[in-house]
Order: sequence, then C-alpha cells, then structure tokens
Amino acid sequence: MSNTPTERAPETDKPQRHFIQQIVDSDIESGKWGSPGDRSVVKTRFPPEPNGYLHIGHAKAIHISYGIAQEFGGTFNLRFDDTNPVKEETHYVESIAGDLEWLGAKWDGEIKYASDYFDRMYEWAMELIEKDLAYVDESTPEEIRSMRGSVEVPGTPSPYRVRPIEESKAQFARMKNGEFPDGSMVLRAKIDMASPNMNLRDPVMYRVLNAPHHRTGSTWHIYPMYDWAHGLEDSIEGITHSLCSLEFEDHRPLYDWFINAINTERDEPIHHPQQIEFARLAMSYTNMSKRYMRELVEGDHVSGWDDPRMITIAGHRRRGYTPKAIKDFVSIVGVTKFNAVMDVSRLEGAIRDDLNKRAPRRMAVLDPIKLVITNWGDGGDESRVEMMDVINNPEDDSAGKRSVKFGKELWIEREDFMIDPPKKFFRLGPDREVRLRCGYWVRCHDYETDSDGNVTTIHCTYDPETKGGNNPPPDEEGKVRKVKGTLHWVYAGDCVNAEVRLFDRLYNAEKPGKATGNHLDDLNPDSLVINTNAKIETSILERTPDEPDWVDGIRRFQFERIGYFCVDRESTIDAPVFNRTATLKDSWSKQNR
RNA sequence: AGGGGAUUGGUGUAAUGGUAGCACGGAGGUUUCUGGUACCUUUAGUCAGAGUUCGAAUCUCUGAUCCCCUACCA
Repeated sequence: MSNTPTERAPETDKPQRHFIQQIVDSDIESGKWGSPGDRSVVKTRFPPEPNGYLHIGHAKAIHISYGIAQEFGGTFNLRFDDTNPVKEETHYVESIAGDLEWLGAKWDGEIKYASDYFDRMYEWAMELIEKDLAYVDESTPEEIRSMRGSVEVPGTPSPYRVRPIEESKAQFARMKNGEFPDGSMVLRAKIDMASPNMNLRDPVMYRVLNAPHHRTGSTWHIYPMYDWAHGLEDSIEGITHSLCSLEFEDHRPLYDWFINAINTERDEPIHHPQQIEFARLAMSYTNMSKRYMRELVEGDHVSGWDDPRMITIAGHRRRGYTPKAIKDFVSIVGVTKFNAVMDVSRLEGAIRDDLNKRAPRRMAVLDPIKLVITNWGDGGDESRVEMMDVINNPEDDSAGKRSVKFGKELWIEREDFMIDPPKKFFRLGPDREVRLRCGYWVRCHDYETDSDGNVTTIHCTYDPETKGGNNPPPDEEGKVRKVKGTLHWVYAGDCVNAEVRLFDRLYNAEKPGKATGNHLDDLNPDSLVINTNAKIETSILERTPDEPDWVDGIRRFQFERIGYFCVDRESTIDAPVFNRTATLKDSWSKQNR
C-alpha cells in the first residue's frame, strides 16, 4: 500500500444504491441467475396474505420489490399467500389488488396464489418423508410446545420422530384425505431439536385443518405452514430476490433448508431464490398493527377501513393522497436494516410537494363571515357583478385563469378579521386595508356584532383603482400605497354551500399506547371536525379544463391559504363533500403558539 | 446453551480503509397578489472504550443500548 493518500475520485452524481440494489447489481455482474449482464432475469414478488387491508408499510415493501423489478427490466409478481383458510377472504384479495393498482405497481401476468401450488407442495413433502427428513407427529399441540424447549434450554425429540418412514407416509396421506380432526397431528421437518434457532426445532410443515378455502373449497384438509410454503412458492415462480422484513431473518436458514432438502438426491434441482430482509416502516403518531387498526374500526373510532384518518392505503386514497406522494415518501424512507421511525410530517410534506405543483387553486371560505362593500353602489348599480380573472395555479402557467364573480356582498374567513388585532396581524381589522385576492383592495370602516360580541358583518369600502387586486397608482408625491395582507373570498351572490371534513392526526401521542398500554387512550378527540357551512366558488361543481387528469379520477384542489382538499366519494352535486388532505404550512399560527 | 440483527446531526439517509455529504426540521434572511411556493445563509453527527493501520464511520476485540425469535399465524 502506498504511503500517500490516494486521490479520491471526483464527486459524481451517481445515484446512491441501497443495499438490496447493490446485491442485485453484483448478482447481475456475476451472472448468478443467468448470463452475466442479463438484467431481465431479475424477478421479485409481493406476497400478502389476503386477511386484511394494506397500509403505508406495505406500500414500502411493494415499492422496494416492484422498484427493483422495474429498474432492471425484470418481472414482478403479485402472489396471495393463502395458506390459512380460516383467516382469508376473497374480499381482501380484491381490496389488496385494487390498492396495488392504485399505487401503480403493475404485476406481471396473472395474479398468483399459493393455493395453486398445493399439489406440488404435497408431493415434495412426501419426498421429504421418504428421505427421512420429515415425520408425522401425533403429539398434542401442548406436548409439541413443551418439548420445543425455550431459548435457553434445548428441546427434546418427540417419540414420533423415529417412527418408520412408511408409517409417516401412510398417516400423511390419510391427513390429506381428511380422516383426522383438526389439531390431531402435524407433519414436521426433522432438523435439530437443540438448535439455538427456534425455527429449526423440527418446524411444523402441515397442520390438519378441515376448513373450506376461499379458492380451493373443500379439496384440502391439510394446509402448509408459512415456512414450508413460502420458499416453494418463490421457487416455483422463479423469484430471484425474495424481499421481506427483518423479522424473517431467523427464518432464512429454514427457507434455505427446505429447498436444499427437496434438492438432495434430486436430478434437476428446483430453483433456489435468495431471501433478503429489510427494516419495515414505522411512523410517529400512528401504529400499523392489524390489531390496532381493527380495534379502531370495530370500536367505531373511525368510520371504516377507508376512513381518511386511517394509515391504510384505502384511507390515504380517500384522504386525497396521490400515489406519487406515497411513492416519494417511501423513497425518502430508504432501504436499510435499521428500525427507523419516520416522522409523519415527512408524509405530509410529500403530499404537499406533489399537490403544490399539480392542484388547481380555488377559493373557499370554511368559517364564513359577511363582508359588505358599502360604496359598491356609488356611481352605479349596487347589484353590479364584476368578473375577476383568477389564476388557477401559480406553479403551472399552462393552467391559465378562470373568471370569478365579485360583488357587493362577500364571504371572508372569520379568522381573517380581528376587532383588536396585534401588530403582526396582516389581515383585516377596523381601519385596516387588505387586498382581496384578484379582487379589490378594501378598507374596514365598521363592523356589527351579535349580543355575544361575535362579529356578524364587516363593512368596508373598496378602491376602484385596485381592480384585479393590483396596486393603485402612486399618489401626488409618487408614493405607492401598500397592503400587508391578501385574503381569499367568495361572492355571496353565487357560491356553493359545502361540507368540509377537517382531519387531524388520529393519535396525540408519538407512540400510541406507550403511556397506558392502550392506544385508545391516546386518541385525538379532535381528529375529525366537520364543517357544514363552507362557501366555495361555484366553479367547484363541475370539472374544468385546468384540472389535471389525476390517475385515479379523484378531484383535488388547493383552497387558497387553507390547504389541500379532495372530493369525497360521498359527495354529490346537491351535497358536496370535501376532505382536507393536508393543511398549508402555516407560519402565522406557528408563531402564535 | 441462548441465537439472530442493528446503532452516523433533532429525524431519515450517504460515504463500501483516504475531505463525514444530502434531505427534512430548527434559526435568520430575500422574493411574493396564498403568512403557501421558490431562493439564500446558518445550525447540528460517527453509541463507548481499546486494538490494527501512515490513515478507521468503515476492519478486530470488549462493553452499552434497541429490535426480532419459544403459533398446528403470516
């Protein structure tokens, strides 16, 4: 080695490769799965059990596996791991496939099912018995558990471990034929009852389960266990890189053992995929455990699995999230073996970034208060209506402008007016002047209150020289008048009354349930505020040409100065409903905390 | 007789024996007809201790902390 430090290569913009990409890179280079350099051999899969709904954590797994297949020009399978009929339903198959489609993960060919491979798995199991690598154990579940030992004490062999091969074969065949009751016996791999890896202490391969299966009906009376089935499913499909989460690290030796066991004394070995584990996603202020989500739904703490506050894919879709935002978020998260906890604000940031660029702007007043322009009739008709050109999206010139009505009576946001405002309040108050966005400048000279002191009406004068919201001409001394604030507004003579649903995070605690042991104790009572009195410009009722073609057909907007909203699936022309996807960043209220 | 993983600013993530970088957040500022956006400046880090080496986030050892594993669930 040289004594002088070597010159480091100049900084390149080479994209950083995560550890799984690096493994695949070197596999392609070495030709591990085909001829060296052939990238198209890469094959990955997403293998959900159809027993529940997908959440953001699944989106990470999907984008990792799908992303690898896509970037290498390989293939990606969607396979349902339907090996436990008592928990699985066709309904979940449909919802999961729908979620993948929405996320934009396109699987190759037909949807695959583990249950399609049950015959082959059975034959291979029989071969293992013949090789004296598996046996039928008629011990009770309790006996099996107690003989397994513990992490610190080795297990003890079952008396059935040494029974004749022919006997096991006969019993296994009878198991398949449905001759035994549930739980009466199992097929076990003969590995090592003293292994420090508990998974290797003669794991169960098949259990008796006289239950109908959502796809195979009543043909089977035995069902394979995950460890036996999963590697075989991957093998049958020719998966090269079987990506899963960290808790399966201890299962990898078993994954490999089963395939090697099948391949011993076999002329044509079956395909042997490589299992690679990565850290699953965790996020602050939420919990992705199936149990927690079920308790939220079944306890009516949310309206359903697609409640916009849920961490599910369906919930995010209804909330107005875009598939792109979720994909962007997942790529921010990265791929490592470190159990990181992502802050939810990063997900909120991802949807803001996307919607800021794409969402058309509209004006909507959530908590309306009447503003009357007292000099509107001066020199003309008081009922006069003017059309204002309003910009559709300042981030996108091609979105153009739209025409919005402006007249004597308007709605403005209640929080945009204060009777006795602090100095830094750049909005409306007595004797203050503001700009109404793309409208006119108005100055407040009076206001009315009800008996409780709540402001009911604001009286203003407008400056005809500020039409369109533009600066008035300079005065005699050449000075230009300025305003600090610009408010959104809706013309009271022509607007839509709508319901808006304002969502906030479901839990108040960073780790729900950590303090008391019950996540329901950390529920945020204000996670949903329904506002039925919002006023929105009428253009919102029908799709206009400036609205982008959202891939899922959901209409999304930015309500100026308020946040991002989408049309809820319950919305109708007569009763419009909008969901708040995210607020805008608000440095004013933050400053006042 | 336990085993398997992990640990880099507040957070997430690069650096694969040779300049600890990026993003988000925080702070300050510029622009702005959204207190949005954009832009600029700034802030802050290798779990600890030994060892190998000219040189260690990276290799070795010891320790600490966290996660996973004892379903006929996946």
